[in-house]
Amino acid sequence: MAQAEITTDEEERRDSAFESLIGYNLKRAYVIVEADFKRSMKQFDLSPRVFAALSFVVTSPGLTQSDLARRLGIERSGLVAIIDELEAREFMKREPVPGDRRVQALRPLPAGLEIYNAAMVRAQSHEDILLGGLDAAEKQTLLTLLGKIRASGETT
Amino acid sequence: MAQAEITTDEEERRDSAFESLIGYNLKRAYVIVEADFKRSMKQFDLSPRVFAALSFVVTSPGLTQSDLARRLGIERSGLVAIIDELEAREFMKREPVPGDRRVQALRPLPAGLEIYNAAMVRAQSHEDILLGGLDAAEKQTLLTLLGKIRASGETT
DNA sequence: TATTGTTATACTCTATAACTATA
DNA sequence: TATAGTTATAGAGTATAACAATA
Repeated sequence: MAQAEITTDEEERRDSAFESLIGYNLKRAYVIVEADFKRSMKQFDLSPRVFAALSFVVTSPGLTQSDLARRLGIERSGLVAIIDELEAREFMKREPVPGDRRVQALRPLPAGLEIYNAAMVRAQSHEDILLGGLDAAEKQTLLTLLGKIRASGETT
Repeated sequence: MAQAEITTDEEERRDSAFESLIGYNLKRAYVIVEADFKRSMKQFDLSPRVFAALSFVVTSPGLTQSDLARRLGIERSGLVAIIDELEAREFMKREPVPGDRRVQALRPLPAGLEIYNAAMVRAQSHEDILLGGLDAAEKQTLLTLLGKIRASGETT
């Protein structure tokens, strides 16, 4: 309690409490990384969610829209506009699936593979520069801890 | 959905690349913590940003709207509705500052202090439960790493 | 009855630009 | 000229509810 003013215990607890919430700090960190990511994707005109969708289609070709929505953690309805854009730009296509005429399988097209590879290289190098203050071990630790949070949420 | 395809080295690199981006993992973790936070604040009817604004006014009474916007990392214009709500609910008030009639100092009111204290207790206990998979050292490490990211962003 | 993809709709968060009153 | 607060407006991102086609 080394302050000019009288500080009660309750006030001291208050001072640090909010800025010690994991949620608040997660958000502030994410906003910074997201802004950097958006700058890095400007030349490709890919928003975070469109790039995320493309990534899953490239790495899991043939998955359905429902699958993808689940993987991305969004509603099926919200995915429609994303796939519309990716299809209009000829980065992927909706493909009928024999045996179930309700579903649409998503397949990357050559232009989609190409932009995905170029964008991923750029995203990684931008992130490397932005996060230059963290060494490899710290980045790995961070990913592990974030993974634990994701695991908490999936069971909740 | 059977995939028996040849996997090249490039495809293997691709497989892990996107889901190893810090930005993507930050977002997914934040979405989970945010959802939990919103559930915990339902009884108080406080959104994350309104609670954040209230917190800074409680812990830094007398700061101006411009100060607060800077602290929150948002535009001044976006703060108006937040303060309007907090003032309407009598959690704080705008106060003229002698010497500069342009600025409004923000002062917490008794009801604001009361709900802040109750909400903070609840937010912390919800976060403790959600993040029960992380021990105290891991949480501290996470806060330190997130702080490094914030530091990177402020200089960029 | 249940599921897939879709549309319509609305809400939250945020940014930009322009205005006013002060400085 | 510059700054504080404000208004108007628009753009992302997301969710909910309802629908048609299909299972």
